[in-house]
Amino acid sequence: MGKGEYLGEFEQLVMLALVRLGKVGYGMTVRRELEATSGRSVSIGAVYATLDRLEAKGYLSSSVGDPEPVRGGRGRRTFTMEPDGLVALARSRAVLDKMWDGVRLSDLDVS
Amino acid sequence: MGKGEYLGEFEQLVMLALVRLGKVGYGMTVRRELEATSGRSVSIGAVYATLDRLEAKGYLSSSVGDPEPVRGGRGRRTFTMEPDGLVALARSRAVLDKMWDGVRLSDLDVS
DNA sequence: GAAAGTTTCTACAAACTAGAAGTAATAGGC
DNA sequence: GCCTATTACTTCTAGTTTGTAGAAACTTTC
Repeated sequence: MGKGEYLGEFEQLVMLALVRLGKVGYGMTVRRELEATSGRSVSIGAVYATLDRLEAKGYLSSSVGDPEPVRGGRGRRTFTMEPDGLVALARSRAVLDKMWDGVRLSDLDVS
Repeated sequence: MGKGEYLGEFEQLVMLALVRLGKVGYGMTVRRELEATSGRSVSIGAVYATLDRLEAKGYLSSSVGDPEPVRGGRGRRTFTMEPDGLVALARSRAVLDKMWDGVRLSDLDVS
């Protein structure tokens, strides 16, 4: 029973970005979505490494599309969530929710 | 800007367990709380390694108490959340909430 | 050939995990 | 009263997985 059973912190964020993006999920948009929504800066290498790992686990799949008729229009590798990935994501959320249940931020005295 | 700026997945759970436990937070109770609430099995080494790391970051502090007059009553090392830890925890939650915002589980088709 | 948008590669640091070993107390048999 | 078993807890060791960054390569238009 090694690691790999639970989604890491960044893995969760990457998957959520993908869910939010819907059809247009590929490396660069995942990065932008992540930076925009979470407010943290993200290196492109981190995104692809995580995407690759999640794909290897069967949590998502990718396919390379045709080039776009624009400058730099290299074929994009778009990613799609797989059922297992959705389940893993939902489970991560559920565990966190359970742990937060009954804990109030006011108890935490955060200023 | 290295890693260590954001709480890992397990770090979040350990801190939450500590918050939930209040006064009686030490290695073994953190483990039990984690197993009971999150439903996942947790090795004791994982707990202490994480607790140590969080203490090193200043997110929590520990002190060894007097032995209890019970069998195995070794002095316990109890942990307390530090303000920085509470802030980090709240921030992790906020980011995740933002990313989940607008995403419905029904969209995810989780059976 | 310069520029833009994208992916791949390389390499290292941090986080996670497991379990054995060590420590310190009481309990119970003799 | 002492030995050894048992219980509760912490420390240590060592390996795997995740997370991070940025340079390099690719592919297309300008």
